[in-house]
Amino acid sequence: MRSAEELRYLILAAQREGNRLLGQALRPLGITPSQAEVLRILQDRRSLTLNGLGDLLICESGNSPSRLVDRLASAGLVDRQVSAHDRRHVEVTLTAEGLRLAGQIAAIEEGLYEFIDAASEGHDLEQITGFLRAFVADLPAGQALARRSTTE
Amino acid sequence: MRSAEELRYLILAAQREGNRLLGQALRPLGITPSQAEVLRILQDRRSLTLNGLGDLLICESGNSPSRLVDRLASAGLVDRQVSAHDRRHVEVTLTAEGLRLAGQIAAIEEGLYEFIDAASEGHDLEQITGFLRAFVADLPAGQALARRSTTE
DNA sequence: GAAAAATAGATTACACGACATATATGTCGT
DNA sequence: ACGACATATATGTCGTGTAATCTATTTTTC
Repeated sequence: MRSAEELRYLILAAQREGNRLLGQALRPLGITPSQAEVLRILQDRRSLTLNGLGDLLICESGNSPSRLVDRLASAGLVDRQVSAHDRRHVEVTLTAEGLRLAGQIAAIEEGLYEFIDAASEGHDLEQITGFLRAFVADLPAGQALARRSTTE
Repeated sequence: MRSAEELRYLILAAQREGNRLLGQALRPLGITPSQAEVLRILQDRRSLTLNGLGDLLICESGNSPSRLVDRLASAGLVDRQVSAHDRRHVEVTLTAEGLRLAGQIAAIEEGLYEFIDAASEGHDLEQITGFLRAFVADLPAGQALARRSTTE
């Protein structure tokens, strides 16, 4: 198997397993990895429009995360409010319960990051992130991540 | 953003964008990346049971790729045949049309691999695959990939 | 050789995720 | 003020992705 092919499948495997592990860890909170990503972003930026949120999400390609936010709203974790100035905009904010959960999520993510740190013993992480950053730099998800990194 | 967190999102971003690119390239063939993975595996191993196939798939966690194979069967790309000896087993094989498509898929994948090769200019791919291999080694998707690599 | 356990596969329920399309609202040129 | 266009969000459809449950068939155990 040529190395580009192996890399392709390794990235798929790593993403899938990582997501599965995170999903299991989040299960007691009753939320999914995608929902957790939204809550953690809102924890840092008090309020965002749906589009603004979509521009920061890696887990979903821009279109508009309205259904993702739908479920969070039904669960009472976020509030949606139509902007007074521009009624096309919907402002999304955390509820008190959402804020509480965001804190718990941060703790769970910390566990995942320690797992990653342990797995990267003896490897040059900078090589790896450097390659991946270059790979996605010109693509939507890469730009979303760049927006996340700069202000967060 | 700590580097483990960045890596996590980079892997998510790379997987998502890679899959999106491949999906667009495959669209003219009328199949999805997951379906392509099945066809390519069957191209190398003439016949497999559903479970045997699931053990080699990275794109789907072993449970059973029955839905995936359903669609391929409806599209006339694979045949399913209940084993005479053990009627629990369903043997899956490519049809002539499926074999033809598998060849076209290989050509499209080649394009993706050239893109990956280009992006990895100046980076140490061995560092990257080494890290990811260690990361998924003990997890189901990693073992599926190991099975793929050894015999393919 | 029959009941119990294990196994293979299918089915189902739920939540994404991608894409296309629809709808509502704003902006701009005239 | 009107129409063309752009923007923000919502919705419909399809195909995964995960886990739980169901059924059929073998294998094991007594």
